Amino acid sequence: MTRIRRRQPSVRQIYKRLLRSLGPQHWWPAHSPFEVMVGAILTQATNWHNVERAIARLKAAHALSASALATWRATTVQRLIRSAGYFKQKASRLRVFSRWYLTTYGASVRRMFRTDPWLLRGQLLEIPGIGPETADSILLYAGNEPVFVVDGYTRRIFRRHQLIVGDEPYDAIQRLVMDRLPEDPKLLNEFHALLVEVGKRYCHRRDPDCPHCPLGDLPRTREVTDHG
DNA sequence: TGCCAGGCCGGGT
DNA sequence: ACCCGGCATGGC
Repeated sequence: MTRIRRRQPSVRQIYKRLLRSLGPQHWWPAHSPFEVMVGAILTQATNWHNVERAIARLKAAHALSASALATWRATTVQRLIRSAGYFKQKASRLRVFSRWYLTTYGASVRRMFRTDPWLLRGQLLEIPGIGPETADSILLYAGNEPVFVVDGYTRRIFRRHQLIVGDEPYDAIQRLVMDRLPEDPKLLNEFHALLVEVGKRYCHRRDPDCPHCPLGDLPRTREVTDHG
């Protein structure tokens, strides 16, 4: 007796399903490209709510600029972003990034994104404290470049629906998605935002059954273990 | 209460 | 090429 097994859902299918059930997410929630870049660093392994408070404090202190973040005393910036966690590391990362942004592009978004996206990605990855997800978030959400952002939720959801095993390298998952979707920044923007939203709402670590998840009726694994 | 959040780095195998 | 501990606050 052969067990009938449905194939895993397609990337497009997941995207369409999420968009229909959750609607547009209007990302990135920031008022300027530089704010997006700062937020991308601050939100590393951190709840967005805590990041919002840090950004509000930076704004109130007139510290949300490359020149301020590049030159102000470390302890001052640390105090302002404390709510975002890892505040010593992140203050240092904001400083290094801001200095790079000033010296390389004169703190000009226009100049920065005149650079070829994949070349710019390489430059960003050379900056300590900026890894692939942060770099891609900056490219997509600050520069409107057509790149897909892979994160922990993407891994978890794709693994539960058997598009990946779970331990594939970042670039492989990114390519998997980008090979199957149009090179459209609006779409890639929406897709990542939707994955984060559905991940936050339904697809928790300790809850492999993912109750009420809009992807619930799509084929998925029943394993309990989770790579994160 | 413990677990988790929109990662990344450095040291060890 | 992995694997792992460290980094830290705040919400549920």
